[in-house]
Amino acid sequence: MSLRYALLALLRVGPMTGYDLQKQFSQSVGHVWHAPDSQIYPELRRLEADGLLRAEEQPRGERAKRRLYHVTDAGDAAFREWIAAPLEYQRVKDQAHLKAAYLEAGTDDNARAFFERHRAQWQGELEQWERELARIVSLEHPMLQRRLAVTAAADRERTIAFKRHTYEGLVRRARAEIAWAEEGLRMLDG
Amino acid sequence: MSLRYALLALLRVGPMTGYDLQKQFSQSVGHVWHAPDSQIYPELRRLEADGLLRAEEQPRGERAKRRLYHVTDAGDAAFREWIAAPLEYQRVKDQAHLKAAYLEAGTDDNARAFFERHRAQWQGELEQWERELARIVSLEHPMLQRRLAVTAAADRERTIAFKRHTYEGLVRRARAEIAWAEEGLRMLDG
DNA sequence: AATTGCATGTAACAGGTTACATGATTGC
DNA sequence: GCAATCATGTAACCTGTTACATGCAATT
Repeated sequence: MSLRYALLALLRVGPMTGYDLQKQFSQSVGHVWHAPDSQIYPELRRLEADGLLRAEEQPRGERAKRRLYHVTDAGDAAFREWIAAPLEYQRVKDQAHLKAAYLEAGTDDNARAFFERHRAQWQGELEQWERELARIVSLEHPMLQRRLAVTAAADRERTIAFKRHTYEGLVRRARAEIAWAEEGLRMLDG
Repeated sequence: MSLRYALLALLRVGPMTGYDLQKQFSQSVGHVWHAPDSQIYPELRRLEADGLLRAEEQPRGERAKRRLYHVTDAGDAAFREWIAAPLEYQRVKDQAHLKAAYLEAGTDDNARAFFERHRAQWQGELEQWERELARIVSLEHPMLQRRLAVTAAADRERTIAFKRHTYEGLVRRARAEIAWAEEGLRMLDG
C-alpha cells in the first residue's frame, strides 16, 4: 500500500510519466522504497481509476504516445491523509538476524563470509545514502530542487530538515549494521 | 522462503506440534521472524510433502490427534544448505523512512506524533530484545537450553556466542531507531 | 459446568517479484 | 544503420495478512 504514496509523493512535485517514475525508483526514492516497472504501470492505472491521478496523453513523434500523470486534488488530499495517519508497524522480519542466530550450524568460515557480505552490503547502502545526504545538504539534489520550487518560502527550510533527518537516520542505520558485522568478525577471530 | 528455515531451526532442537511452533513464533524466534498460525500449518504440510519433515501422529485423549513434526535427514541437510548459502539482500522497503522524508506535507504536531510513535514502537522492541538477551547470557532461555542439550560440548560456547551477538545487534538497532526519533523530536522543538 | 489451553486448518485478498514481451524515437 | 533510451505493459507465481471456522481436553 505504500507504493501509491511513494508515487504520489514524487508526482506532487510535478507531472511525470511511468518511465520517469521508474527511474526515480532506481535512484532517489529508491533508496527508501523500491518498485519494479511491472508494479509501477498498473499502480498508476489504479491511481487514475481511483481519481487520485489524471493522465495527460501526449503524442510522442509520429506514432507513439506517452502518459503524463498529474496529481488531482483528491490525490493530494489522499497523500496528506496518509501523512497524518499513524504508521502501522508490522512484526519484524529480518532474514539477516534470523540466519545470524543459527550460524553455529555452519563453519566459522561460513559465518565469516556471512558477516563480510553483510558489511559489504551495508557499506554499499551507506555510500549511496551519504551521497544523497550530501546532495540534500548542498541543495544539489534535483528532486529536492523541484520540490522547493513548488514550496512556499516559509516551508522550504522545514522540507530540507525532514529530508536531511531521514537520510541521517539511514546513514546511522547503515553504520550500525556495519558495526554489528565487524563485531561478528572480531568474535570469530578472537 | 525464510519461514521454512525458521521452522526447521526450531524443530532441529526437538519435535514439536504446529501449536508449539506457533507459540515460539509469538515469543523467542518471533522477535526475529513472525508468522501467523494460518501460515505455519500449511507450511508444515509442505515441508512434510517435500520430505524435510516427518509427522508423527499421536492420539490425544479419546478422539483428538496431534501431529508431532520431526526434522528428517533431508531437512537437516536443507537447513545446513540454507545456512551456507549467501543471503540474498532485497531492496530496502522502509515505510517509516519513506513517510519521514515527506513529513513537511503535514503539521509539526503530526510529525511529533510520528516520532513519538516511532520511539514507543522501538522502545517496546528494545525491551523484548534486552529481556531475551539477558536470558541468553544467563542461560535461562528455554529454547537455548534445549538447543545446548543436543549440542556437542565443544560447540556450546559458539552457539551461545552467535545468539548473543544476534540479539546484541537487535538491541543496537532499536537504540539507533530511538535515537533517530529523539533527534526528530529535538529538531521540531529547536 | 465453564473456562482456558491445545490443536488444526481454510478462504479471500493484498502486495510484491520475476519473467516475458513489444515497439517507437532520438542521437550518433 | 545501430545503439541507447524512452515508453508501456501482461502473466504467473510466491509470500504474507486477515478473517473465518471448528472442536477436543484438561483444569478449576
